[in-house]
Parts: sequence; C-alpha cells; structure tokens
Amino acid sequence: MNINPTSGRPLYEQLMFGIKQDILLGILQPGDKLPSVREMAQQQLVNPNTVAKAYKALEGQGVIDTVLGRGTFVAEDSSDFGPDRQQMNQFKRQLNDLLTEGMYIGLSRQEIADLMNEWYGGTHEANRK
Amino acid sequence: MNINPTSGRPLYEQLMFGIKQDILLGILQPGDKLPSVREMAQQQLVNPNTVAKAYKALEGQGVIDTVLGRGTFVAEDSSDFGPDRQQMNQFKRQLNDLLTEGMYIGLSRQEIADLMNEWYGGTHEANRK
Amino acid sequence: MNINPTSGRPLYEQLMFGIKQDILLGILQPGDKLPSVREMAQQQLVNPNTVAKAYKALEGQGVIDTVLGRGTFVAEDSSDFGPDRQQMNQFKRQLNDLLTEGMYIGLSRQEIADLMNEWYGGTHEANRK
Amino acid sequence: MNINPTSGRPLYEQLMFGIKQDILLGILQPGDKLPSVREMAQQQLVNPNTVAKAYKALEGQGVIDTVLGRGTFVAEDSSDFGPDRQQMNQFKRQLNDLLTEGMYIGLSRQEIADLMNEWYGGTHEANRK
DNA sequence: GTGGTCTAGACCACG
DNA sequence: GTGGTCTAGACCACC
Repeated sequence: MNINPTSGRPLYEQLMFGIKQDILLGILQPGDKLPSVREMAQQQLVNPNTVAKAYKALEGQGVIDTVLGRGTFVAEDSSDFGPDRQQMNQFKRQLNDLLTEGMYIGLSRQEIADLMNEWYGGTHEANRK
Repeated sequence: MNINPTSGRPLYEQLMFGIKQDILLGILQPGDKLPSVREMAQQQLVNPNTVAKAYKALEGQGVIDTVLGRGTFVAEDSSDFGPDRQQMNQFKRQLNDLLTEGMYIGLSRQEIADLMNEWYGGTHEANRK
Repeated sequence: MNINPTSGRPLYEQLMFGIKQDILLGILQPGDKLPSVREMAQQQLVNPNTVAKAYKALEGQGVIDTVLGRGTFVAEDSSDFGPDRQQMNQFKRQLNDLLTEGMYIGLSRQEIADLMNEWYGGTHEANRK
Repeated sequence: MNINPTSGRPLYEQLMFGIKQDILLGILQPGDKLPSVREMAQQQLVNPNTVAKAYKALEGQGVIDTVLGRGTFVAEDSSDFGPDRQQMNQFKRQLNDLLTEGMYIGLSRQEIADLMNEWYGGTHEANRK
C-alpha cells in the first residue's frame, strides 16, 4: 500500500482504498488483525487521526471490526463488496475523462490499451478473473 | 455540454472537459471561436471568473488560444506533437489510480476493457479522420 | 515583421517594435515612406485603428513623421534612439526572468548561450557591431 | 523577495518568479515548506487569492507540491528532467522577443552577453553543486 | 490550521 | 466589446 500525500486524494480515502485492495488481493484474510492506529500511522507517515478516520469509515462499511482493547480485524464477510450503481457511474465518468485526456495528449487507443495491460500484467497477474 | 453544480467536481474542471470533448467530437473545430467569458458564464449559469479560470488553464495546456480584445479560439495544432514525458507520467499515474479504483469496486479486467471499447466505439469511431 | 496575436503582447506595441527593428536593420531608411494605415492593416491582418495607434505613438517618439495628405515617413534622425535608464532596467529584469526560467526547465548556461548565438548568427549577421 | 504593486507586472507573476529564484539561489531547498497562503499574503501585502493563484501555477509547472491540509512544499526533483519540447519552444520564443527588444533599445550582442554572464556570475556561480 | 473553490464586483488595457 | 488582474469574503474538505 502506498500513500501519496500530493495526489490530491484525501489520505484517509487512500488508506481505505489500500486496505480494501489488500483484502481483495488476499494479503489480508478475514479475521486477520490490522496494525494498530498508531502503528499504521507510523508506517504510512500520516497523522493517527487520519488512520482512525479511515478505520472508522471501514467499520461503518462492514469491512473491518473493532474490538475495544484488542484491536481491529478484517471482517469475516468482507470481500463481497461489489460495485453499486453510484460507484459504477463515478467510475465511468472518470474513465471518460481519462480517455479524453489521453486522446488529447496524442495517445492512440492501442497505446492506452497497452498501458492498461501493462498495469494488469505487471502488478496483478494473480488477481485476474 | 452540461455543467452540474452538485456533482462535487469543480465547475471549472467540468468546463475544461466539456470543451475538450467538444473539440474531439468535432463540434468545435480548430480556429473556431469559443463563447466569450461572459457569454459562457450566462449559458452555464456560473460566474465569469470560473469560466476565465477554465479558459486560462486550457490555454496553458495549449488547447485554446486567446487573443486579447478579440476572444478565445480553438488552437490549430493542439494534438500534433506526441505526448511529452511530463504528460505521459501524469497520465500513467491517473490510469494507475483509475484501474486500482476499478479493481476495488469489483470490476474485472474485461469489464473495464469493455467500457473502454464502448467509449471509443460510441463516441469517436465515426469521427476519426 | 511578424505580428503574433496570441503572444499576449499588445498588437500596436508589436507593430512599433517591428518598424523600429526594420529601421535598425536598414530595411527602412530615413525618408522612406511607410505603408498607409489601411495598407499596413491589410498586410498585418490587424484593425486599422491598431496601426493608427502605433503610428501615432511612433510619431510622438520622433521615429516617424506624418505629413497630412501625403503619408508617413521615417524621420531623418530616427536611428539614434539609444537605451535610456528605464529601458535598461526593464530589459535587465526581463533577462533576469528569462534566465531563471531557462535554468528551471533544465537549460545549461552553454545551451542558452548557444541559442543566443544562433539567433544573432541566423537572422542578424549583418547588424552586429 | 519583493513585490512591487506599481510595476505593471502581475503580482502573481512576481510571486512566481520570486519563489523560483529563491529556489535557484538555495534560499529554499527541496522539501522546504513555503509560507502558507495566508502568511505569504500578509508578508507581501497582497490578497490571499493572489498567492493561491501563484502557488497553483507553480504546482502546475512542477516547481512545488501541495499537500492538502498541510501546506505547500518545494518539489524534490523539479529540474531533473530535461526541457520538453513545449517548454523549449516557449523559451525560444521568449528569448527571441527579448533579443529583439535588446537590439531595439541599442544593446550590442556583447553587452547582452555581459549581462548574461553577470547574472550567472553574480548569483549562481557559488551555488552550483 | 491548511489549501480549493466559487461568487461578486471592481478596474484596466486592448481592439 | 474582449480578456486580465486584483480584492473581498464566503464556504468547504482535510489534517
């Protein structure tokens, strides 16, 4: 998981994102314990408040469970968060914007497809369906 | 072009994308005059400053040219040059983010490829020269 | 003389500039007749008012003389407009800005010097002192 | 850095150049935090929006990075990459304009070269690594 | 606390 | 008429 403070995306969102990704990739399994708020804050060089906010939001989504005094754990049924309509629409809008941008800087359809394949091939071979 | 003030996306960014798309779709041709800042502001129900901000940013990207006292025009050779390194890097970062996002909301590689083909097929197949 | 409407510099200033340059280069000699306001406007694709404004300003500087009903002529003593202190200061400030910019985009001192020599060599060999 | 509100040059542009120069002079080092928008506005007696405009433009040029909620920082590798084509073209245009201007106010090739050497010698010889 | 966005309204130079 | 700049002041999300 990589946190990029200059990307403009909220840090807490990037954290949520990274954790969900780790679950989808199987790096984190249901029942696994997450780093404590303070540990995670040190690892990722962010403010503990930011981690706490991410954990709280994930708990609200049912992705993780917090047990007072023991820690935070990946929920048992955490991996079935499929795309809802709102997320899909947002994604399509973003893809739309990105392809417009790509076309503008002179990238062909093939070049963009290549970049896409590169990403899947390089980092996520094991996860393709 | 439709500006949606409640979408959460900055208005000036929506304007920029709308104009870029109009150019790619051929609705706006190189050399065409854009609505004046004040006209566009009235059409889209935003403040003239917001339009000016979008126009300025587009000029910075080489998409449009502004002639003092005359107006703003679609640039002639906006996509002639290949992508430069900075643009490429930025694009790859954005693509990376988007694909991660797609994976996170549960979209498969094929589904994303389909969305991409849909975009190219639907809006731009007919427009290629 | 080339007028660039998108440079951000006022058109009338570019005109003044170009005329003075032609005089310095010897293309225009003292006593030569300048194109009429309308002719010049057609040649340079600008509004006649813009040409008139440039001519008037040049006359105010003693660079050209207007004879009513006959036309506009290069003044006899027009070529001795040396740098005054204000012009020098402005020039130094602009050079300062430009060199800062050049250093920023990664140009070495030598590369900038080369560009400079290229400019002098290419266009103005005859005029060097 | 001194902002001169009566010079005719846009304030935000003066800010941009002042910051770039501070970086080149080593007064600001990569990673250093810039004064906050509000602080800088007070220091330079300008409106915060004007500072924000300058910061935003510098970020667009890759000179500084902004971290939401934390502040603005000098970018780490701002001049690593060579100049890209667009930047080069813009620089050449500006150099061209400036040299024409110099010739027009009566500066010889040697005088301009001297001014250039003066700039490099005076401000940046000691600072090279 | 930080920067980001938007509005409103003013003044200016240019054409 | 055009865009460019600046100010003032508001509201927001993020940290």
